[in-house]
Amino acid sequence: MVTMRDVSRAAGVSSATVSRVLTGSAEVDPATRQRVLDAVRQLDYRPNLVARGLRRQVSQVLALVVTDIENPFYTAVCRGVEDAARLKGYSVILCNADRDIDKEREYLRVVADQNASGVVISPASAQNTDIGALVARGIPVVAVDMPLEQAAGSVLVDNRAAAAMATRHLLAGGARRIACITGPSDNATASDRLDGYMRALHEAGRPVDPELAIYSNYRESGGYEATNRLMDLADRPDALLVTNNRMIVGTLRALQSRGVSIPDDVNVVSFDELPWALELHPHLSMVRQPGYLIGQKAAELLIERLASPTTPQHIVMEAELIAKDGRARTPSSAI
Amino acid sequence: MVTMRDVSRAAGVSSATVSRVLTGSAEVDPATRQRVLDAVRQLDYRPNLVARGLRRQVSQVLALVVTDIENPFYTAVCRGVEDAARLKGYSVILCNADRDIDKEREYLRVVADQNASGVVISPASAQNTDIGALVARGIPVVAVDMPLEQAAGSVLVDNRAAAAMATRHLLAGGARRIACITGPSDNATASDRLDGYMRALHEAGRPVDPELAIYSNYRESGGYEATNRLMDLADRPDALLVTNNRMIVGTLRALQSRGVSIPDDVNVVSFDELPWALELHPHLSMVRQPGYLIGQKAAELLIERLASPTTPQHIVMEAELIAKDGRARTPSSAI
DNA sequence: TTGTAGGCGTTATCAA
DNA sequence: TTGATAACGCCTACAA
Repeated sequence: MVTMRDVSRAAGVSSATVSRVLTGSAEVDPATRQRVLDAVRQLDYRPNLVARGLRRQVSQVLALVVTDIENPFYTAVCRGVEDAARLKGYSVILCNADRDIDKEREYLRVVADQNASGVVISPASAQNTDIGALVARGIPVVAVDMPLEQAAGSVLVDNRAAAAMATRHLLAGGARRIACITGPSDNATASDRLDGYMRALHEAGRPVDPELAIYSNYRESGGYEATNRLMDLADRPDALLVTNNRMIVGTLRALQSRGVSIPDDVNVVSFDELPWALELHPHLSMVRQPGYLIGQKAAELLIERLASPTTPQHIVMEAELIAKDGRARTPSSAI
Repeated sequence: MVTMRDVSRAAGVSSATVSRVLTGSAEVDPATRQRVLDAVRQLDYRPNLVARGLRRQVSQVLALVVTDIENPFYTAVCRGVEDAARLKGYSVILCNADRDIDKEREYLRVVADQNASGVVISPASAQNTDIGALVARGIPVVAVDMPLEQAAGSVLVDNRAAAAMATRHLLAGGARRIACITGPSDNATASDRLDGYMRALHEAGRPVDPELAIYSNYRESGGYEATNRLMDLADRPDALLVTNNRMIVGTLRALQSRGVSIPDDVNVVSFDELPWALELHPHLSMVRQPGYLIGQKAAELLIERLASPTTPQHIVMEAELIAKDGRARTPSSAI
């Protein structure tokens, strides 16, 4: 391995001077400077980032802790973080917490031990995710998808508005009994989405039937069961709002096995992107969150903060409705 | 931050002893040992991995360089690598090369500078991807999805067999003119798949019409154009083999816009998984590669090699055909 | 069994 | 403008 010492010898200077040239931390005589650069090129020297990290006490590494890397929404977030980080010279350590609070905690520890400069996280839980250790070490955290108490920032989507928009879309399409299948009751985004659904019904002067509001588990199995339960009701719903992309797969399977057709028998709006399936199902509307943008913004926020500590900054983005009937895409605020 | 020195003072020993206790590198008197452990607990000490990495000259970090993190196949690989690495106490740096050879090269440099212990890579190109710098530094590389000259190992799929299997499936379904849309001609997997397609045709005593074998770009746009071109032929194909999951989206869109129905007008087999769309399209068969397993094996291979340098090890896995008509899943070797 | 001392490769401080 | 020197936190000869 080529070290700075090798370069300094080749250029006939001290390693301090080499360091100065490479980091630009002080003035160096142009001639000396050139000799150093030549030696660097000659030897193909590259600074050892581990040594630099130890000395400077900061690495050029961010950590990204996601809930589920196989979920296209988080994948998009991931790309956004990745691109923004790369642009600023940061690398990204990927941690897939898998909705497991213990795994998440373990990852946060390791990331702290590795002296990551900052962390972007989609928390497993708004209550139980504990970033205290990071905060204590002065490692800033930006939350996405779900708010987090001590976070230095957050990039969230207005889930209430998004769910309300979806509900209004169903109403406008003529739905009379709309059901909502949402996530666990202790999940912040799940209850926000349910809340938006209810709000839209109230606004429209429609009754809210408790039978039609189901807390499920954000998993395919939950979507499947909840849908079957709804379809077994004496007074069936004629529209479904399903608040995440894993459950919608279960919902579709249940409807398919029962021979229930979309949108003739029930109209359906899904949440989150199923990007590659978009073309395949001509009758499934969905609420799309700007995953890439969220990730990008989150990383930028984090890196900004590293440069100059500021007060926590919270960004709220809007989801868009992709209506299957070919209507124009509409930001949620416009409805 | 709590250092080893702090622990040593609290326990009334030297930091060397603390190190010995924590790494188990030498015998320590049980009583002393206990005092050290107590101090560690008391202070909530955690070793600084950067310092350790500098001293030991090896980090507990692997790098994963993938072609396209938004592609469900690579996402599955990613999870496999991640899980296997975590199990062995390694972290994973994620690098999304985006099919860009320059971006890939840049990432490989950074990863080397960060002293990663090893690299799992899905190369952007079998010819142009250059891992020389890593090899020179003694950083082992395991290739997935595509073979790589100097790699310390590889985990690949038998693409010829897989494409042949898919082609036979179409033949068995009564197809008479089968077209194949594959990736760039300089892409190893793309030409392997085309090769398998041709081989199956030969074996069946069918002519190979050059008009029906199209090199495209592995992107949605390519699938769209190629499909349109094929459908414009005077003597249209009645079956399509599309060799990756991005192009299939373009194919489906083209077919849809022309009102061509699957499988009545043309039968279609796709490559790679579109996992979340599986439920949605009842008539689309596909060849599925075991992404998770590939990633897992690759990481295990890498970590094994770190423990004891061996000769390069190459693993070939089989794809499975998921036939839409409800036939049993069949490993490619059985056909 | 334990401690001392030195070094991993870089950078920051201080003198010259 | 440049060079010695020390230090980041850890590990490992070597000595005691």
